[in-house]
Amino acid sequence: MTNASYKQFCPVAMAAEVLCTRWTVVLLRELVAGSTRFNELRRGVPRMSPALLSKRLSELESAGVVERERLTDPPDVDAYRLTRAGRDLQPVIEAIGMWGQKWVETEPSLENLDPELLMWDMRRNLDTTPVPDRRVVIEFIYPELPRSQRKWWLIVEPDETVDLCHIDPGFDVDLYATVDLRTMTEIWMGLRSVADAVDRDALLLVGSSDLIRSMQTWLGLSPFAQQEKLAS
Amino acid sequence: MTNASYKQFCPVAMAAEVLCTRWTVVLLRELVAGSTRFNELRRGVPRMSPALLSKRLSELESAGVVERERLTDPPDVDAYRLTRAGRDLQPVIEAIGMWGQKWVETEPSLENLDPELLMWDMRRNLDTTPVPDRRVVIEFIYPELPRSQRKWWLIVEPDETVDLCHIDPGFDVDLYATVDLRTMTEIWMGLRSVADAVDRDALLLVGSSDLIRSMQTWLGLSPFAQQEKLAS
DNA sequence: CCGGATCCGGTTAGATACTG
DNA sequence: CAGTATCTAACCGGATCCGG
Repeated sequence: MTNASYKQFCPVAMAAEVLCTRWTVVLLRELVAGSTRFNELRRGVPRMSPALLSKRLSELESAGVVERERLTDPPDVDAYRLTRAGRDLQPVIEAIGMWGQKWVETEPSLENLDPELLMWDMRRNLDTTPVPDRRVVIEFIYPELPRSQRKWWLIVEPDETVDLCHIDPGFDVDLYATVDLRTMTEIWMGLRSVADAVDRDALLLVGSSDLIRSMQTWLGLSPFAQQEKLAS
Repeated sequence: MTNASYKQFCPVAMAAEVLCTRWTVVLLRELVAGSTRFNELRRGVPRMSPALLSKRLSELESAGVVERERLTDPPDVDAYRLTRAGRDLQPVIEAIGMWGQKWVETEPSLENLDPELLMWDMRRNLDTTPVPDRRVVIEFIYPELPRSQRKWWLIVEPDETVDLCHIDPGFDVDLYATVDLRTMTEIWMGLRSVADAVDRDALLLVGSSDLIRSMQTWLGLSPFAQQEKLAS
């Protein structure tokens, strides 16, 4: 046991010993979302140091929440998966996220935007059902960002896998979306709609009119976007 | 903002900044349960230092979860109450507790028992409806404990308020319960039944046969006691 | 007694660099 | 790619003290 215990027999305290250390629930959100590899997890939790990530994964393994599996395909590499106890944390993480969306003031966290994190989340939640039955390429352009973070491509393959690139894959582009990072993040979080952003010239869409019309649908949004916000 | 931010726009991370610092959810459990005064909170979270309790209450006030009210009855004294956002945390705390009861191994926390905490929780959750319509006094005796913690009295008044004393109030006692602290804690947590403990001579009940028969009912148990345990 | 504030030593976390 | 190692800053626990 690395954490000092609360030394209480209350189940809330017992669970809090496992869950309520720094970065742990953010990491669990990433595991619940399906990331399994060390660097895949790092991508979802980019400001967590690798040392602490490694430590937290070991602690969660000791607590029976995560199990480590040695892979054969890339050899000498581990995958981290939730155990049954870990999957049972999904309602807990969701309840925490719903409360955060409803009650935590968003302004401070909108000052710490991250295009890679946003695109990575969008890739994961993209709703591919309304997308045509062929390869579809959407290019996002954030004009205010430095060149290395300015352009991102989401590529939906016919088998409905979605890839994210930040170097030009060379395919024909079906839709260009030019937008500032804050606006796109607000749309992703459900704080404003695609239509509103287009009306106010914060989002410029050029390309397939089908994709433009259905963007609010195929852009899957954050799992918490439907929760109304009540914070000041 | 005293806490370092996760600098993520994800609602889970935003909520975790408020909730997932040491002692915070245990303190919130106490506030959800209805404690309002500083030393009343200390009683429910006895191993938390007063300095940290004060700091956490201030942080929760800044986060809009708790509001401080200056009382007039005992003057120059504050009461801490949950705001609407704070009351909205009840499902979150409950989900955490349910997960803890289901999945966290209890053995370690059963090595850190606390009779005052147990009796204080029992006092709060006592179900007074099946108790007769007159003053009822139940004396708990923990023979293995030092004299200062050995005897406790639960006093149910006709108006259904419940008092806890650890000095003899001098009333006639309707039921004596002689038990070791671990057994009584296990019963409170739903890990074993009153009947089982009596059968195995871990709990000795002397007094009103009505009270003995209905003990499993009026002993309100932990709010999490009905959750089955699956941890190893 | 109530409601904290202060000080100090140990632990945890963040930043950065480095290795197989 | 998948982590360690190292150093420093921040946080936490425990004890003590203080004004009303």
